[in-house]
Amino acid sequence: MFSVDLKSRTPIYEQLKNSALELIMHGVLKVDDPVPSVRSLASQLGVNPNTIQKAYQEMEREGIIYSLPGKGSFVSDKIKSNPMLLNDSIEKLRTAIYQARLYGVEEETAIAVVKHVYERGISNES
Amino acid sequence: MFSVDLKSRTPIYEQLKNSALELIMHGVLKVDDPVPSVRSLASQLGVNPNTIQKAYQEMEREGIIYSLPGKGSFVSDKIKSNPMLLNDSIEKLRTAIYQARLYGVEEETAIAVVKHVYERGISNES
Amino acid sequence: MFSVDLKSRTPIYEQLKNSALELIMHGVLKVDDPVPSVRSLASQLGVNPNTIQKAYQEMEREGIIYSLPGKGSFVSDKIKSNPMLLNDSIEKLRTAIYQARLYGVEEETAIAVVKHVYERGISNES
Amino acid sequence: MFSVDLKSRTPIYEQLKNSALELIMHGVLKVDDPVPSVRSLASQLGVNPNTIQKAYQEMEREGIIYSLPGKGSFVSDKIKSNPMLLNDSIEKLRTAIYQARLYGVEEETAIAVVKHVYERGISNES
DNA sequence: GTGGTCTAGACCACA
DNA sequence: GTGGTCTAGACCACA
Repeated sequence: MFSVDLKSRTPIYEQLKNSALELIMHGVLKVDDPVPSVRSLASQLGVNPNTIQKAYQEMEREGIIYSLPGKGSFVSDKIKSNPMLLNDSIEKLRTAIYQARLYGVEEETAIAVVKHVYERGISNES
Repeated sequence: MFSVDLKSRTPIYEQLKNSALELIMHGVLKVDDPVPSVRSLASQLGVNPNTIQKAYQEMEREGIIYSLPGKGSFVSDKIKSNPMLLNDSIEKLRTAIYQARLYGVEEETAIAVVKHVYERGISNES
Repeated sequence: MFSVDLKSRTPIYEQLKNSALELIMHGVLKVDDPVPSVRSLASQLGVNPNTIQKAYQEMEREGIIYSLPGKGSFVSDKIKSNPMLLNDSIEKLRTAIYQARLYGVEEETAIAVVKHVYERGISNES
Repeated sequence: MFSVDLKSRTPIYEQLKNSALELIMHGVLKVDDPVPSVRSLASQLGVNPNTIQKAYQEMEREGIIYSLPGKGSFVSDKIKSNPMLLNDSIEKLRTAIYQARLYGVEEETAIAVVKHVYERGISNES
């Protein structure tokens, strides 16, 4: 289910978080569902266990998953209720928009990109 | 005129590029206007000359300025004519929007942010 | 495999680019093959890591290699698809021919040199 | 008669030498003709006298002109008989051709460029 | 381990 | 004075 692109320049642990969020948003993973163990996911994706560990730790800190020692990690129900993350991503969005504007992207173009992403998502993982 | 935030985690040379783009877009710097010399800007900002060098060389590659060894660096007129940069910034925008969406930012919110930035710019950040 | 002449007046990072291009064109390095790490190549050639960094970053910008922070640098498959580089090198060629002509090199001689280089390459220099 | 492009990245003293060689090759300047004084040429071209000085010194060393103290500088007749310069420019030509080849320029293209330059020269100074 | 950024300071060619 | 190259060495995030 999880997928990462080893050749992408976005950190693998970032991609793992995105992948998890997508699975949750698409309803594939529901609240209290178990996520793969660090080791199994690491061997399955051909990725260093440290990297999976880091992704899980961040996700736990962000309330995306919770872990029960000895039992594993599970999908949390606190995702929506984390204003920090929401503000953070809006802040990043603002910066990206600002950058685009500096480089000559028109407002209409920017809005069109927003609509496109919300309707059809993004093709190649990020 | 140029300003950088030494505490920011966005690289200083990146901030310098943004700062230059702003000055150019706001008409403070016009085509063929000289930009500060590597050394003077370095001492003025309290930054290592190498860092300014790197920023200037990137800007030259991107057609934002041109450098004449022995004479100085000047604002170029090729900024608009670089499709690579425009595509790059749209790509970054797409990624940021995608991320925002994953973290629960609504489409209307995203569009509102776009409009806000295009109307009033961005306060601090660079 | 890589080689540089520390005494040459062509910048070391320039020589490194040429050296890499040769290895790739001769088939020694193939697409997705790893190139030596910045540090290992630096110590191997007796050159400062920063210089290798600079060479690698230029090569990445030109699509000769791609770098994955934390993993290493690898041969890219985008080399051929960069029209900028081709135009640039033709421009440099034009200048060199013009200079040669000014200094009395005959047209036949120039053509003979072209043929010689294309048949047998170049001995030392880089 | 002499012309330089202050915006070009080829050193001004290089351009001056090229300009002089062109004038000589085109018969505008003949053997023993006087060339402008350092000061007059400097003010005429809006260039630093040091730069003119350097160009003249190099040209004298290369046998392109000779100077009579107190009288000025004159076109020499030793230009053609300087194998050093000829070899030098052939060497530079070889390097440029080699580079072009590395970047994918075909042999036919290179030869076409040679012919073009010998027939019609080069438009924008170098 | 890997690449990326930065400081401190030297030396070069050119104007 | 100017930009360009390079060394020496530090610290960071990521795998």
